[in-house]
Amino acid sequence: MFRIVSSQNNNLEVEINDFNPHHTFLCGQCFRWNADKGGIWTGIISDLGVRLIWNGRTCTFLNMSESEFTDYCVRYFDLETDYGKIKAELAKKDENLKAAVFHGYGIRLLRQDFWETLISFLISQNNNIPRIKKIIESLCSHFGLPVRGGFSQKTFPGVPALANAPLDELNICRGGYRCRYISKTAAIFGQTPSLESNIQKLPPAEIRKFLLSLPGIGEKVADCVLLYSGLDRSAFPIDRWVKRVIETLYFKRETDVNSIREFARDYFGDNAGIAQQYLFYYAREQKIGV
DNA sequence: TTGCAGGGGTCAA
DNA sequence: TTGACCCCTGCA
Repeated sequence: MFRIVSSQNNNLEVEINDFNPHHTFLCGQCFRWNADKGGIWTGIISDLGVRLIWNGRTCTFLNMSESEFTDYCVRYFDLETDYGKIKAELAKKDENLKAAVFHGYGIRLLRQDFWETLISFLISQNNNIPRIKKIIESLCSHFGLPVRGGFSQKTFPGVPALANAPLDELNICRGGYRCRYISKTAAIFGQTPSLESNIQKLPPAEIRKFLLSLPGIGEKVADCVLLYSGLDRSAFPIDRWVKRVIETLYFKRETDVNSIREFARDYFGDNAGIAQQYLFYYAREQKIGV
């Protein structure tokens, strides 16, 4: 899945199979990675600022030690999962998936921090990606902590930082009515500090039930949290794009969300969420069903 | 310049 | 099942 090639001048070169940062960072699963004109990607993993360059086969992590790579990147980039095998299984199912997998061949599903994913996708509702990114960066710059590695960006603010912030201050990030949801959700987690870690130990169905009990979290966001934090790869978030692509490619007619969810679980199986990601990226790029 | 529609949804009636 | 919700952006 990966192999460390060299470590020179503090730069770590790693061979990574089935990867392409463009696909992985722009398929809609994360909001804090950006590329500069020279093709260097910058992002924040927990409290570490990360810069990387991809050359088509190997990924060079700038100013990173081998232990930092082990501690921060292996899990985050899901490097111990064989995406080649998953893609081959999905591609066998039908021509649609084959095309979708071919198109987004370098997508790896990240295993992002549970709290960050929860708040990020709470913000994503009824919103567009550029604005979601702005709100999140604003939230981080106001309530986050400095990151390691000499970066201007801040960490994603933890539970206490958001729980202690008055709603007036949260509104600085221009999240609109979503700020009320953030405030209430942070208050719930703030009351029980063990909640954040304990909830993640439950079976996915229980986690989902809990997420749905939080203010501002519906089925779609709950499934995003489960999928993108790596807690359940069979979670199948259905937004307007996924609904459209499934209707266009499989049902050939308008279909309700519950039927689509049922179909996804039966047809795509344990890796339904990963299939969803290839299809979502494919649908958006090819404007399928628009 | 102004107005309007719509955006990786959710909630309440 | 339907409209309101914050705010921003793109487009007439």
